[in-house]
Amino acid sequence: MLLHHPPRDELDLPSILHALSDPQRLGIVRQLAAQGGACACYSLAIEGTKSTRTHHLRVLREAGLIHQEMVGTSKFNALRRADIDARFPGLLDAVLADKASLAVAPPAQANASLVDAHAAVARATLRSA
Amino acid sequence: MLLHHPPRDELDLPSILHALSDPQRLGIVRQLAAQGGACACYSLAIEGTKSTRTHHLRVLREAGLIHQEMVGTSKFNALRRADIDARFPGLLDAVLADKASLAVAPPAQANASLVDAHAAVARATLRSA
DNA sequence: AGCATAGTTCGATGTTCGTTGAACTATATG
DNA sequence: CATATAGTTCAACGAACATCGAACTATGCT
Repeated sequence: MLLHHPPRDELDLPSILHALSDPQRLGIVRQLAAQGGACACYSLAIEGTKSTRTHHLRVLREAGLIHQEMVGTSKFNALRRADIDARFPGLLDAVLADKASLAVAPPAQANASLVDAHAAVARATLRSA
Repeated sequence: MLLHHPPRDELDLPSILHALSDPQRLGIVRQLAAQGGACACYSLAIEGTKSTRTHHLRVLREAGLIHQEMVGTSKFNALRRADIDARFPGLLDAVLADKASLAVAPPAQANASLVDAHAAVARATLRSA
């Protein structure tokens, strides 16, 4: 089932700032920014249990900061860089430029990239042929 | 008594973002930015009682977003624009550029500026001479 | 001195938040 | 079919938050 993502023109500054005010979520956004492409949930370095991870990623999606889509049993997450930059020019640059907070982001695990996701999609397509 | 203001190098991004994630406090910061100089508490347009106003202004000061000082019975508040811009370049510009949130900021009351504050100080000096 | 004004503090209240473990769903694989 | 993996939901918990009214403090003025 499709996840709801707020459209670009409905992005709300207080919601975005609230989502980013939590150190965990700020760290997630930094990891996604550093990655450039999409990351699977399990490859993100997030403190706490899977419930906590699900919670934080949902807050980020509902604020409009990330795009999420399922591929098989995995969910891939990507920063909505273009949307955020268009709606609030300079905000992400300013937030991501801060290096003092980098110390609190744990080292990212080996990432499952969108390449793996596409491979999974290809396998599914081959099977239905 | 002097109020504690975090020094520039101790400004913390999550705390700043948390302070700004509340629509009331975001509105206060916009008013102070538009004003340019310092504003007395009573001249800020803030929803709720004086307790609420005191609460929000304290959160902004403790996050390091504003500078506060007493003059007589009034407290004057000013945005720490230079400190914030030095510590997180572009952040305030991006936050203040958002026009969609402007609709929720009530019209600012006639401001008591620092000119009035200086007049009060002058009167006090004259009296002690 | 008393009075007025600005602002603060405190405890209370209801709400929101981050976190968790148990139970669950969906997909992929053999 | 069973099993494994990824991810979700729910209720519970303790903490944090925004708001308020009553009571208070500090300063300025007469």
